[in-house]
Amino acid sequence: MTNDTNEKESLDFIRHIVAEDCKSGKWGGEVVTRFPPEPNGYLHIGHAKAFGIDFGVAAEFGGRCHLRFDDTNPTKEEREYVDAIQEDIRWMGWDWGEHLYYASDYFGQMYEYAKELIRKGLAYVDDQTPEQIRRGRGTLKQPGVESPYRDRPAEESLDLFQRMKGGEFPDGSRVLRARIDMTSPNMNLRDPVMYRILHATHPHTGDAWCIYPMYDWAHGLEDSIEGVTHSLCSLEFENHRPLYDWFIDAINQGRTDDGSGEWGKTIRHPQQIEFARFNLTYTVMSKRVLRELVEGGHVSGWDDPRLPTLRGMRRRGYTPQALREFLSRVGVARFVSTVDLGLLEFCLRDHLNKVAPRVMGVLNPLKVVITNYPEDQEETLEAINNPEDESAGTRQVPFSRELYIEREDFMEDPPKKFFRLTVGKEVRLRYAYFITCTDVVKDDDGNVVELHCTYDPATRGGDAPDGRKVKGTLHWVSAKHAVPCETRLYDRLFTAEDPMDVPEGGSFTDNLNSESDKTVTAMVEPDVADKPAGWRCQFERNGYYITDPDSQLGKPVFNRIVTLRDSWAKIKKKG
RNA sequence: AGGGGAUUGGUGUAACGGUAGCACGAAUGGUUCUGGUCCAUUUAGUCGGGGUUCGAAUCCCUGAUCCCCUGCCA
Repeated sequence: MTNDTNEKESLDFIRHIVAEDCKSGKWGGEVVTRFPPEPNGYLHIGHAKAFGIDFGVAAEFGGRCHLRFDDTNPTKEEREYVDAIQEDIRWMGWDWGEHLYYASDYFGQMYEYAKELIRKGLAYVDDQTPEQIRRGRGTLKQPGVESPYRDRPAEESLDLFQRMKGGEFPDGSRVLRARIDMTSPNMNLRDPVMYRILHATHPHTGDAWCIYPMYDWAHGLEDSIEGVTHSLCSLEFENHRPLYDWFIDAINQGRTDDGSGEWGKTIRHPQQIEFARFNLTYTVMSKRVLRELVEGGHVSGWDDPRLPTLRGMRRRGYTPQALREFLSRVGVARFVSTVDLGLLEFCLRDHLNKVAPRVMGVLNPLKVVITNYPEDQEETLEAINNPEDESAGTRQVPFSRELYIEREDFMEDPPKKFFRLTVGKEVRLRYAYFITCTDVVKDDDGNVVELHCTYDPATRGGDAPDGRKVKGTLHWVSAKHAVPCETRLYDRLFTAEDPMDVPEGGSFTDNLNSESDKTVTAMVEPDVADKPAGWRCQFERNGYYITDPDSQLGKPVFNRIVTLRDSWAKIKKKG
């Protein structure tokens, strides 16, 4: 790449800011970001956008990105997710090196900071019930009222807080609150809860604690402690930023850069930048709704190939490269976008076209007998593995007297633009011979059950020496050599662009696509029999497929990743 | 007594007061042993109304619409 070809690379607004900061030396040229998932569920494509920004920005500016589990609520978090999340991020191609952290590792430090705020008169222990606190908070349009415990002496709060930690009080009996402003128009600043009592075993810290920090108190401190420079998150945390700022400023009150003051050295104040999430047409992304799909049995599990979870997409056969390309095309902005599923499909096809070996597989077989082909003769023909990649080489495909072709590739009564097989017409069998249909065999109900054709031996390999052309080329498979394969023709999970858009009283489950997981037995050329799970290929003229983990040696199970573009379907639809 | 954000072709995203561009989609044509790929052409946009300015998607005022905020969730 030469510099003089540079169409000036256009940066999204976050990279703009980071680039500016690097130029101005705001953080000494340092860039530290982080991805802070709560280990309480599986990651989906929306998360992949977020951590793609976090890891991507760090990588592009020579910085680093931490993976930090935001495990401040032991009642909702599980070890299993810690492992699953790491697996998914790695699969997407990102790496945090040794920078794997847990918010719970900082509980001790946060506890010290909390006591400091109490001493400074900036936090207090509140004895009100949850209900009283809720009512005291006021509403969006009504100011809150101050807690009767708000002005209790710092010494008393300190004592109570330490005893909260000591386990003297039951869950829900007391909380530590920040002393900010009960009349703030920003609800987050109406004396938010910093600590609650939770006698629960934590997946990472065990029983070491019975008080746990709230997200809002903890999050900014986690970033600060880790030396994060740019704290990138989604839009809904914008309203919380003033609170994070307040907490850091409160801790820094009385601190100095050289640590000479009463409270020691100032702590880092990372810059939070918010960006918008996105929606994908014909799918759902909210954790709650995904859970409903899984638990309601509408899908087979969190790795159902129709789900936008990273596990689901992985099983479906989506490639991380395509997903990354997709996310980069989605971009980063402050507007909640609805991205066309078609864009994702484009990225998938674009990548798979370059890397997926071709194979012939017949999904809906119709038997063809080549009547002038010797009864017990068979031969192999050379086929190109990938016309987009010469290095993929060629393979030998067996041919014999009885074949399967796609039922849709034959019509007795074809419309004008039908280039495929019909009685009396000649087509090419890909890499094999020209054939002409002579007879149609039907059952008692008049259904076509078999075709009789003749072949032209001179066209071996698929070219006519006399130069005559045929309009259609069909894929096929030798009947006696074909491997019957369970093949799952996955399609979009919902029939509606926005599945959550339902009439009064309806449910998003009404929009479920009943055709989204049709299974057929495809006849596939014999080469595929010994492929391991996770092998991707293109069924020529049809789509891209991957062998599912359910595959057994000799018995592959295929998942459809995405269909090929189908301009014949468009012509048909137009009539 | 409410506050915080946002709005550019059908979709996504650029243009930091100076030619509204790119991509997906759609349409048309070409190439082709995949009705795939590839190539070419076309399509279509600054939320409305005022203002500032030589010049506004960009700045100001105003209106509309959408999103977020009343967990001891994150």
